Formats: sequence, structure tokens, C-alpha cells
Amino acid sequence: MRVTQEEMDRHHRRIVEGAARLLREQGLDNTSVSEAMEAAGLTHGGFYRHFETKDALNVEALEAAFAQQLTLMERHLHGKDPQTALTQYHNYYLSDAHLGRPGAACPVAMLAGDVARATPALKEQFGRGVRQVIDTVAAWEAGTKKEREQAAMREFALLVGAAIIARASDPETAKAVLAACRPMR
Amino acid sequence: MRVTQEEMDRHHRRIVEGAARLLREQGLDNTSVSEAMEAAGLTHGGFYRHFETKDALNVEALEAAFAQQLTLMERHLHGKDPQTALTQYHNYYLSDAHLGRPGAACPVAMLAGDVARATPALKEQFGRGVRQVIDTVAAWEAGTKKEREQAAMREFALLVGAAIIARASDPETAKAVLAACRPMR
DNA sequence: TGTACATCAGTGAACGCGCGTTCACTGATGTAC
DNA sequence: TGTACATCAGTGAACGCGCGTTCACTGATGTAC
Repeated sequence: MRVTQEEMDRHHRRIVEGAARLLREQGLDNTSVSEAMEAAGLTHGGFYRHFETKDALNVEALEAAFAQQLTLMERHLHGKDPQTALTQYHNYYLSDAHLGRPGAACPVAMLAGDVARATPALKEQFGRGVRQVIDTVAAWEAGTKKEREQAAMREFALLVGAAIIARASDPETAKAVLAACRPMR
Repeated sequence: MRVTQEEMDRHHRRIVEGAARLLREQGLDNTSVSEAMEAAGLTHGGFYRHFETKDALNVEALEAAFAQQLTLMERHLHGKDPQTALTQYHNYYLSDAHLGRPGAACPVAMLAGDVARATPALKEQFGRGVRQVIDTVAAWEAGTKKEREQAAMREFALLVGAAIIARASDPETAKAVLAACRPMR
């Protein structure tokens, strides 16, 4: 039966937040509309009162995942000198505390492979998220604006590459790659 | 009707080589048994005379993709001084000539995201492939064996991260990330 | 070397299953008076 | 503020579809004599 506008908004947010977790845990193709609705305590039939297509949910969920990640990053980096902040973030990114909880982890490491074969709309949302992450990291780098941005992209690409290779490999190889990519000294 | 052992072996190789291309182009979940058989000029029904499960094909196809990539790498690096060889490989990896032809590209960049959620058997094959690639790159790095290996892992992780982020982003963001990750000077 | 027969690679129909999406229905919400 | 009614969020059955896998069948291959 019909619910209040307020409750509908709450449902919408719960679907999106649940999907933001499920997508990172299971990937785009292995997360069904039914699962996303169940995670919000609803049934699949009502899905299309909230989203035009499954892809529209994917876009909103990806946006939510990036927002979550940016909040987390700012909490991690807050109030530290640049060198320490970057080193700690680098170590955190490659840690089991981060990579062992895919549902709350960086959407770039968890979903880049899936998004590469997804719709333009989703790629645009992904690009927006990446640029926000880069900007946040760049704020802690040294040099001109362009130098900081490029340094951030290089550092972030290293982290993402190491994380994705590790997640796709057997445990032994994963461990070696993560160790090699941690900051020196 | 039954075919000669020789022809069956030829069919097997054609299925695996076709799958090695299709998997990189379309991903693990978006490539069906029927498609793989069609690409080899056969029909889906005979699949289980060649492979116990779809996953068994994935493992063989991934192995083939890595073998292909290693051959390509050695051709690229052959007969150059270490510094030039690495710089050229680095540039090639992030070029459109490489990333614009997914079916023949590096399986790490094309499939890592998918393999992260696949079976242990596939992850082991992936890990084996990664170690082979790392060993090949390491041969051109400087320092002790361990230093060379770690440098290779860091460089390769950067390449893979940049390639995957670019492929998942809108064209503008992709271009910026690839440019930032190319070797300096 | 020739013959009889068992083997089995490949075919195409069929299986159960889960997917994204649609739909008739329910009944509380929101609105017009 | 109270009443009558239109709206529409949510439900659960149903849709067509493609998937991985199975199976009865065909007929050339490989083997035993």
C-alpha cells in the first residue's frame, strides 16, 4: 500500500545505500534488482517506482559509494602533515582493514573492471568520482596545481593497480604485490 | 559425427584461443559457452567433450592470454638497453594501440576485476600469469633480484591501475589519467 | 590388408534457473471541497 | 476540521530471455581380429 513521501525517500536512500554495498561486494552483474530491494526490506516489484532502469540505480549507488569513500578519506587525512597523511593513506589503502571489507571499500578498486564494460552514464559517474578522489589526494601533494594533480593520479593508480591485482590473485602472489607497493621506509 | 584426434585437438585450441580473445573483450560473465563454441566454428552441445565446466575453459583461456602477452612483451623488449626498453613498454602499455584492442591486450588490465570474484582455480592461474609478467619486467630493472622484482611490481601496478581507471572512466578523465601516468620526460 | 564393431566428437533439442521488466491489484496517503 | 475520491508505493505473479548443463542421436574414427 502507499506510504508517505517521507517514508518513500527513506526507502530510496536505503535501496541506494544497500546497493552501494552489494555492488562493491558482488559486482554489477552479480547483484540483482531483487537483492537490492531485499537489502532495503522491500520486494522487487516496487523497484520501478524508484528507478527507471537497473542502470539508474547503479549510477546512484556508485555516486553514494564515492561519497562514502571521500568522507572516509577526509577523516583519514584530517589534521596531519602532508607527508604523514599520504603515507598513512597509502598504507591504509593496501591494508586488510580496507581490502578485506569490500562492501565499504574504495569503489575504484572494487568496481573499475565492471564499469569498464558498462554504460556511458555509469562511466561518467565513475569519472566524476575518480576526479573527486584525485582532487582530495592532490591537496596533500607538493608542487604546482598540475604537479600535485599528476602526482595524485600516479599515486592513486599505483594503489588501485596493486589492490586489483592482489584481489584477483592467489593469496601468496597477492601478499607479495601488496608488500612491494607499500611506501618504502 | 566423430572427428580425428588431430582435428579434435585443433578444435580445442581454436576454442581456447577464441575464448582468450572474447573473455578480454567482454568479460567472464558476458561470454557464454555458446559464443566461445561459435567463435571456433562449432555448436554449444559439444562443449563438454572438451571441458568439464565453463570454469575449466576460463582457466585455459586465461593461460593462453598470458602466454600471448608474454610473447608480445618479449618482442617489444627484445634487444634494447634496459632504460629504453622499460620506457617504451610503459608507453606502449598506456597507448591506444594496446588498450584500444581489448581482445589482444594484457589480461591483467582486461580481466583482473572479473577474476577477483571468480573461483580459486582461476585466481591461481591469474597469479601464475602475474608472476610471469613481473619476472619479465624485472629482468629489465636494476638492482638486486629482490629490488628488481619489487620495482617491477610497482611499475606494473601503476600501469594496470592507470589502464583500468581509464577504461572505466569517461573519455576526458581517461585521457588525463593516462597522460599523468606516462613516463616523465 | 580387409572386415566388423565399439567408441565418441559433434549436433540440436531440452532441462531448470535467475535475470530485468511488466502488470493487475491493494489500501494508505494526499488533495479538493 | 471532516468527507469523498484520486493517486500511487508497494506486492507478488507473470513475461520472455539467455544462461550452463544434459541428453539421445548420428556417423566417421579407431581398433580387434
